[in-house]
Amino acid sequence: MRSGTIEDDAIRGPVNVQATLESGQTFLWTRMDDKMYASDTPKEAQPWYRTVQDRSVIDVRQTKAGLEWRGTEDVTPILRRRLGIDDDLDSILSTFPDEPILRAAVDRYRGMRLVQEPFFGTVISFILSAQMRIPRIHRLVTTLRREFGAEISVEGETHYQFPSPESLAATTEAELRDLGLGYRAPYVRRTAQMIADDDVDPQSVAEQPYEHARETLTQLVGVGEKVADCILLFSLGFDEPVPLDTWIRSAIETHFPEVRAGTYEETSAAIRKQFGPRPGYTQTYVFHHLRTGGESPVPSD
DNA sequence: CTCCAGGGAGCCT
DNA sequence: AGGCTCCATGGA
Repeated sequence: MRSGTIEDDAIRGPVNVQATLESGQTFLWTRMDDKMYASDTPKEAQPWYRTVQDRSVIDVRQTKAGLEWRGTEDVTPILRRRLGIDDDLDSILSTFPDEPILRAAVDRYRGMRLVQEPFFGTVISFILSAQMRIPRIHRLVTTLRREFGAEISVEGETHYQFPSPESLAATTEAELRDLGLGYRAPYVRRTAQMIADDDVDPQSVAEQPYEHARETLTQLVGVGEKVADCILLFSLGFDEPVPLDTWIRSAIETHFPEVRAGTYEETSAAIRKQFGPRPGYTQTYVFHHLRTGGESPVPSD
């Protein structure tokens, strides 16, 4: 394993690794102290996080001086992309509208960045996310990696990649139901088959205008407008999407009542105007702040 | 026991 | 297009 650091002066603004990786944007990282989604950790004792991409194992943690990494190669370029290190965060945060809920969210989680995660793992993660709580989505994604992902051996330790489209397409619905996927089992199988068949190609989706891209993704089984927005935001480099889930809809009712509930498209367009020039970024701060109890006492996870 | 979770598909008007 | 109803499963 190689190792290295990314110093603060090589990062555009503040960074908060825990908030970035434990805010429900991605389910492809594992916290190595096994306390994923536990309460906020003190600055001094930041845990390691691990993921596997292609044949590489990637570890990262936050230090006082920036980021520290270990990997089977120089994983600096991968980290910069996946953790949004090159986003000019101070400049982005300064464009947030001056609203109390946004100030509170930024005060609490300044340094949280938008991730850019691998496409297929993101698609399957958010198909699973329908009507599920965040820790359970993470648990199921981890189960899929262990059951169907390619094994990678590094220094006597076994790691699991996220499964390929082909390997998930080759499962059976019963097999997936036994793992706890419930009614999402056929969605996962069928979408894996579609992507294996190249029915939807991430590169060309990324080149389409936002609304067109969202429409394209909803061809995938189990991908509606909300899940499509998540995929565009967390994997395909779009910054307009505001995935309208229960938390954001509730935030709209409470904090942006001028945005009247309409169709998904109408509400989406209206809230994007309220959220400033980087609506996806704004959304991520609001979501994480509210979900972690940043408002009236909220059911804890 | 009931209620709900980062919704979506299928079917009906 | 817009409005149902069902869909598994686990945790509070």
